[in-house]
Amino acid sequence: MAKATGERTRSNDKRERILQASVKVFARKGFYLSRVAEIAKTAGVADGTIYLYFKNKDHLLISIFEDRIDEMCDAVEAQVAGLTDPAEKLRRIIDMQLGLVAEHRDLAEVLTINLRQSTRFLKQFAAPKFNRYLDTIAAVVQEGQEKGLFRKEISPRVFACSLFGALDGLTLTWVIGRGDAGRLEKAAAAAATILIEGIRARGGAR
Amino acid sequence: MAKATGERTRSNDKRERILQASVKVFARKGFYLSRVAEIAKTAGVADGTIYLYFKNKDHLLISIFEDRIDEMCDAVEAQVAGLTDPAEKLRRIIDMQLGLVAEHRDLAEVLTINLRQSTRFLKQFAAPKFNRYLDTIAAVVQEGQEKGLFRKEISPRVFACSLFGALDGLTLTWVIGRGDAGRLEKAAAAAATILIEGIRARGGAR
Amino acid sequence: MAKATGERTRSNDKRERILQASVKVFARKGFYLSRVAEIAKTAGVADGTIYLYFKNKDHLLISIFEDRIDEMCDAVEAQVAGLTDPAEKLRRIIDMQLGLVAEHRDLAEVLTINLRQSTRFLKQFAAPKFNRYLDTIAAVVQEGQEKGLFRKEISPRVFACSLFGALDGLTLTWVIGRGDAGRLEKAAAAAATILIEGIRARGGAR
Amino acid sequence: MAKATGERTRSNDKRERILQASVKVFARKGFYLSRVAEIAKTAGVADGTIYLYFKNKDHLLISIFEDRIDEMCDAVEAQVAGLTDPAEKLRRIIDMQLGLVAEHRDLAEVLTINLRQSTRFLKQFAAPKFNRYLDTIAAVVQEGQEKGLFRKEISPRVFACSLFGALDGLTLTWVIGRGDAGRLEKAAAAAATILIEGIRARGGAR
DNA sequence: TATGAATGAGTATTCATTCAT
DNA sequence: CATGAATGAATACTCATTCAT
Repeated sequence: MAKATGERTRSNDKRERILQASVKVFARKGFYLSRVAEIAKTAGVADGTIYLYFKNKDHLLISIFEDRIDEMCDAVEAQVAGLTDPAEKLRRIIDMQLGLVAEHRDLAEVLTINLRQSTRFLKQFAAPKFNRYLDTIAAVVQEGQEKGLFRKEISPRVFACSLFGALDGLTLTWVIGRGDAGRLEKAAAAAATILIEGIRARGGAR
Repeated sequence: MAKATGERTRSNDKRERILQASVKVFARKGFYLSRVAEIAKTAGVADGTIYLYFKNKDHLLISIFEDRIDEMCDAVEAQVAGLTDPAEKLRRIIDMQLGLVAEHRDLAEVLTINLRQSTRFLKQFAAPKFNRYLDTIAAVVQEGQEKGLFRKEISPRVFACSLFGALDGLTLTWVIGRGDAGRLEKAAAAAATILIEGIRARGGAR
Repeated sequence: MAKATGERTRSNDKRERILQASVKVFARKGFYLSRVAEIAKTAGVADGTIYLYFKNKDHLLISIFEDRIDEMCDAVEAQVAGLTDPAEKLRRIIDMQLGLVAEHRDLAEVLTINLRQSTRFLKQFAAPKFNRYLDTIAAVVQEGQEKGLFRKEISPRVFACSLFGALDGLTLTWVIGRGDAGRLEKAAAAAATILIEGIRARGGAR
Repeated sequence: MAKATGERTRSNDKRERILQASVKVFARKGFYLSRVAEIAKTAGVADGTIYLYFKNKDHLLISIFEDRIDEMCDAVEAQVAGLTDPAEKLRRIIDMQLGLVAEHRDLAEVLTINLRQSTRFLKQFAAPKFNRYLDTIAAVVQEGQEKGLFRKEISPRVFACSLFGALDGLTLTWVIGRGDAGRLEKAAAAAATILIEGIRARGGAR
């Protein structure tokens, strides 16, 4: 993704390595118990080098979140644009979110667990980007409502939060538990059914 | 002295005061940025006194979780026992969980946000008590399935995780956002509809 | 020793129990790593009780030293008074000091090792009592010199320090090492020979 | 910068400065009452810097002992190698040990007083190096015995402990007392006479 | 750009001592 | 006399961050 041109400089490689090292270390130890020195070592750079690319330790976590959620939003929007059925769109979003989790377990841990350090932190850094994701989902819901496929009494925003939350809850128990990928795939299907049936308009149009 | 209610010993009062102070401080600063000295001051005890009642700072967080979730489980089980309709049971659980959140915002923040410090932490301390809560929900789902009211292809455990997660997601955005209680109440109703309709068996029984 | 009359009150028993507990705990952990609470528990009294008998933790160590060295001086002076030959007196002192060590290993550890916490401590508390012991030895040396049995060019004080030090050195290695009593007895005999021969006047009187 | 002698690296300078500061502070306050912060200030480094060179506070004391006793052993062995008469060798060892004490009073205090913190400490850290010193002395004694100059019934090891102890006893009273160097020099001569005469074989060879 | 030695602010925890009972 | 719950001062050590090279 995004290496379209030769735009990755040597620096960007280093930035990326640091970020990936952060994910690995944060996932293993948690944010506060992770040491910048260990991240540096894992990334194969000197401690000080990290500060050439990131303002401070907090911004490692923030950058992980911002980079990845932007990628996720881009990908979701691209995929959804190719579909017409809102229900299908929701199903695709669910698959993509849980697919990301299943493929990048460390990242999943960081985003589901470590990101929640404090309310202040979430408000200040995560909220804006997070809202973009929720808005993407809400837009699909609204489209479905306008097409008469989804019930209109459900607030698109509330549905988006519930959907995101349900998937996050499944991710949480998956990450805490043994966590084989197959189980998560089945859970994705079930969650999709619950949520889509939960909002589907009843009546003639079945 | 001070056994007003006749039941609480002096010790239990002190323990409780420390725990309430912890909730307040953790909610304001987050776990790692909270200072034991500030908790002590808020509780009106000496720093050292905290260590007469709790092993260390970690166990303040752990104890908050364990004490409150036990209370919540007890209350939920008591309420649910008085109802017969599984759908009604689910609705009551949803109301209770979001009701707790709305009434005890600080506690909600701590449980929704601060509790997630690290995977290790969650696995080691939160998982067992958390499972009790999920099991309570799953039992209701299974009951509904056996009565033919809920669709059988949905795993009760997956539904429980999704329900918990959806509510947690709503709580998260409520806590991060402005957070007026009315909004949460409406969200509770919508979430109940989504999830209950999402699992309700289709067919004759509409 | 010194229970001549019924003079031991219940209190003195408790004081003595605390002191013996201190010896045991100090010997095991060293002075600074010993906890007043552990001494109290070992003595079978409450923490606060210790402060009814001793000013503070320092004075536990001081009191051990002062009590025991007084007893030792009394005993040495009594024994020595019954002998006429100064060489024999020295031999008896050596036997008594190392005998005490062999019989009360914990006490030996405390006096040989733990007593040396700081120069200030030694100067302030140990010096006076310690000097009484050195003076007793020096008096024997002077007596021997006056009788023409010991060489006059050796300062009695220097000899006393050397004798005490030699025995303390043997005690130290005995305490650090395996420490079977037999070895110490042999060492006592050898040390006696070295030191007595070392000061004995040469010439006709062999 | 600052490689004046051309041999010491910057690091070694810093390590050495910290060690010298430790000696000064330990001598003044005793080990447990010495503050790491004061050692750092005395050494002219930041608190944390100490931990780049030493594992912890304990290892400051350990390192002082190990470094200095190694130097002492090296020096003693070198000096003794140039002499043939065992009695002369012993005299030289005594002079060197008390000479070190007289010239480095702070170090003497630390080694004689502060090093004895607990039996465990001595067993674990001091014993091995200390034994090297005792062995050096014992070897001289054995040599004297083989040459028929020293009495064979005295165990070389016991003699070594006694000699070390006698000198340590003299050092102790010197350090506690006023401690002018002249007094120690005289004591050294007297102690040498006592101990050497104490082991010298009697008979024709006077 | 990159390094990593040096910094020093910051804090959980301990434990000798007190004092209300 | 005796207790032991409560106190709170005191400190070794860590680790994010800097900056001279």
